Amino acid sequence: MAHRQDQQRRASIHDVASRAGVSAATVSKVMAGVTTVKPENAQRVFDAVEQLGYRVDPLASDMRRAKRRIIGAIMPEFESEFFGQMVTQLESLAEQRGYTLVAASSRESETREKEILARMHDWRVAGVVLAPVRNEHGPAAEFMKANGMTGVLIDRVLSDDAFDTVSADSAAASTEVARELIAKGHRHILVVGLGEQAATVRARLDGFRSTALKLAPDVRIDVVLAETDVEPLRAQLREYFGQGANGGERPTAVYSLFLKGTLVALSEFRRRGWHCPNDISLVGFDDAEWMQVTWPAIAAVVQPVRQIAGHAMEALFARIEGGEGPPIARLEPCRVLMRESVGSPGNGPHSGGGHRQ
Amino acid sequence: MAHRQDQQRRASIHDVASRAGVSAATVSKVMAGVTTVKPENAQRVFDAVEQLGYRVDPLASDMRRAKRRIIGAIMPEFESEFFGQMVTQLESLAEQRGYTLVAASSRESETREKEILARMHDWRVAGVVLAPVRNEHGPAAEFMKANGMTGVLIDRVLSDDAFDTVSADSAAASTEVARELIAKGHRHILVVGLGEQAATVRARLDGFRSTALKLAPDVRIDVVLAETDVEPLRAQLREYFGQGANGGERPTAVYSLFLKGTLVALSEFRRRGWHCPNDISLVGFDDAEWMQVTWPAIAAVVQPVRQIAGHAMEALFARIEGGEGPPIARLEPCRVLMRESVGSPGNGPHSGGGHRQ
DNA sequence: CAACTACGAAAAATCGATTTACTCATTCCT
DNA sequence: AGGAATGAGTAAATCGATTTTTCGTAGTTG
Repeated sequence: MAHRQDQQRRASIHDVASRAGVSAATVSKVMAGVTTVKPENAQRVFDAVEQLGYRVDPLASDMRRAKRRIIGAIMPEFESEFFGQMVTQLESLAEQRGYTLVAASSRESETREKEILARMHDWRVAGVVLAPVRNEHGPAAEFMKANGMTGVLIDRVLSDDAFDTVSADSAAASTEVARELIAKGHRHILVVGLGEQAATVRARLDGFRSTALKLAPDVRIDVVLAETDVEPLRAQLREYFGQGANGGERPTAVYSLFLKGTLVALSEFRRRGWHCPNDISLVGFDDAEWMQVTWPAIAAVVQPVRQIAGHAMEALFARIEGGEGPPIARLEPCRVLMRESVGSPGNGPHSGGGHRQ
Repeated sequence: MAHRQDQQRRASIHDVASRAGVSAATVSKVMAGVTTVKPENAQRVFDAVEQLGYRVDPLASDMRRAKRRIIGAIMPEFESEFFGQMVTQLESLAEQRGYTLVAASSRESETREKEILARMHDWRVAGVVLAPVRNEHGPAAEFMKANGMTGVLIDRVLSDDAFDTVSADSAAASTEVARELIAKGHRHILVVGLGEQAATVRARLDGFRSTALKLAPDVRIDVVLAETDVEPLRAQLREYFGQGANGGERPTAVYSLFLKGTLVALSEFRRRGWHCPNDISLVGFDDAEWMQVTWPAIAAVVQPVRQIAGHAMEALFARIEGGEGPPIARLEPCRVLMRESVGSPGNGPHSGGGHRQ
């Protein structure tokens, strides 16, 4: 229990040492669990620790080692469920191993990403979990390589020649989505994506397209890719549907490759008074809590956050502890939740416009 | 620019000193911007810094000061937009002042909250931004008080006798919600809340109730409060609506005092085939991105995250820099977004059951 | 011209641990 | 019994900065 003097200065290892009548070195050994200490002395140390409420100062403790017991985590943002859960998991795992997690948001900027990384390098972190804004070949990964930092890349990555990578197996998930949509009878499908994520988006798109074409060679797949930001996508989508509506040609299903795309698609449906699944079906990559309570519930690909976090940390600590060998690229399987937003085409009134009330 | 040797050991202040032909103390002064250094020597230091790619080690730099340039942030969770935005803001503000933000999630546990705080105390953080799980009188705040830590409490707090507090003015917002619902003609309203948040929930409830009663003395206000967890709320809500449906007595509007409650209410509406706003109106405290894209858009109270974060940091740094005086309790005004989920009672088919397709 | 003040910089102490090197005792072995 | 090996502990060096103290030189003053 902590007594007195708490307000003043905290007890240092020397205070404990003098109180226990031993040297600071002995106290350090006892705290580290070294066995070559006489039981009697160890007990005296424990007593002194108890009486003074002593706790090791992690900062001072880390001073002498080259790698400090700090793990850095860099995420593109904190606002989404996905990265929120990711940070929660990573923090928990780091803590389990006696490390402190320092999380930072690159706010979707590659410049900031690198600045943060430089700052983490200043802190001499033992390792970094980096979810790059764009992909594995960004400036941050470059910086890590150049400075001999150890790290793991997650999420918007496929594989790298310098770092282990862990990400959702979005190609396989997209394959499954394609299978489901084709089975339900869809033959005209729009895929919506963000070009920024390059490789991963391509993997999702390829997985989807190849499977769809294999199962139904007559399928028509349109693609709307925004370059870097979400707002342009909204405009592109508006234009796309505008054209389609004129010619009477309209997809019967939309597969969005990322969460914001699902939101944009939904809001565009709303604007036009289309309802899921009667007027159009919708599946999104990435799940969110609200998707199952709205009407209709939105079908989604659920990413295995825990697995990604778990294997990322595993890989990271293996490297921190000196693990050698070529980088490993892991893909974690996703779950596809087909909810009510997906139906068969031509089943509903397909009103094509006007709100229902 | 960083040359060679990066892979090896990073340059220390002594490396810079010897390269510049001065003492380490001089280098330290130059880095700190002290003016009592001969311009010529300062230049030599700058050159050496440049050549060696030297950057100050924040850990070593913090060693000698009692308060380190670290700010701790403790949030109940990271998964929601609200706390995600909060952490993003806090991080950005801390960084602006040259501090590092270490964020941790208490995962809605008061025990964990205190453990995290103890660990932050070990790190001798300069200050803490604490969003308590329950309210201002939790074990964490107690710990801070007992150990003379400086901190600010946010979100689920009203005012405290030891710390500054910053939170959304949820009572005023609730007043506005009441005004709107009464104006639309609602005379039977259900309020849904979580008892855990005690004081703040009571403030919201009181603000709502008193205004509603003042404007329409004949209004009937039912309250469903879950004790600690969300799942019981679902059951309670189910039971509540079950009874009401039998007697034909059913509220025409629901005001949820927290985000998950809004989700639970929505999913319960779904289960019963009720649609907003025809069958029932819904307003929730706390906004989310999806609420404006679903059909119908859900009305919500928008919390001023930036203001809360900004004033919390302002207050915190004022205390860190030695500011005295009694604790200040700040309330930041919210915005109420009345969206389509709110209508007038009796305007729609009020079908009372059965899905629409 | 001796004494005094200023200034700039170096030397040394400090922060709070860990780790290395070294000192005594014992104990073990031939 | 002499010498090596082991055990238990301590003093001192170390990590990389900051801060205090000390010191030398230059400039000012009486």
